[in-house]
Amino acid sequence: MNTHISQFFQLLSDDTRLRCLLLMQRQGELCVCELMHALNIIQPKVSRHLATLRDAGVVLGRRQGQWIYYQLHPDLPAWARQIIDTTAAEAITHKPFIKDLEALTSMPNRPSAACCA
Amino acid sequence: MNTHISQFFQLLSDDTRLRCLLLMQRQGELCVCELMHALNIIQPKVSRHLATLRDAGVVLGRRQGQWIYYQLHPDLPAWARQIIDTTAAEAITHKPFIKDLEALTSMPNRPSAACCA
DNA sequence: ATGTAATATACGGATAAGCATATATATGGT
DNA sequence: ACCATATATATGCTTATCCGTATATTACAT
Repeated sequence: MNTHISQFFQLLSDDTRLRCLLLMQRQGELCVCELMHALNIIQPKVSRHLATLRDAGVVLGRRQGQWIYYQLHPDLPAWARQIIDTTAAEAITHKPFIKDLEALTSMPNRPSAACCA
Repeated sequence: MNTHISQFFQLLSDDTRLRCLLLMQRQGELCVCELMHALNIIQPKVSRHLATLRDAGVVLGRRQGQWIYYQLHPDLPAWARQIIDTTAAEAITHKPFIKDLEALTSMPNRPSAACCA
């Protein structure tokens, strides 16, 4: 019963996963170490949640040397994408999320997917 | 951290709660027995989930004689309402949700909030 | 080959969620 | 007052979720 849909919400119901998704929505591809820095959490925690999102098809990972870049899955159905977009628009008005964004952009030595892709 | 937002998704992540919310989105006020019938689940299960939604402010209950009618909370923030609307638009294309709607509309002796309000 | 950095997974434990059954409360009718 | 109907809550249990620590994997450099 709507299993598909409620499972999608289940993925968004964890704060760590949600913050990752919202950062990707804003920033495109991000690697694990960028997410660690932005959210200030330990590596296995980020990896575990990214694996959950990847296995569910919400996120797509791409290896680039020693880094793995994650992004919102390009084939995400429109309704799911729309929900993430709506959420991101709301989140951007919240201090905690702004802090995540700032922590990310102020990260020193960012692997910077954009320039080495 | 985005606690507020991820908690909202947590509420939508349960299939029973989601189906209730989507029916209310389509139908406006519904009482517990209508939801029981539409979803074909036992009474304490519906009540418990409605209490969860009520305590979170997502749903509003109104007593009318022996019945209690629930609806999406009118003061739901726009982003939350939008997410429910987006989800409802998607769900309406899914058989299981259509079955819920049909079970509801074909319920005999519906308390019919509309006429006794 | 060895070491190091980035990422992934395994494991054991703690907490939270959901369930069904049983019981309580409130309303309306007799 | 009593009973029936509608709804709510309590209880005990089971399962799922999340966590941190420890370990494995993969790629790159020396």
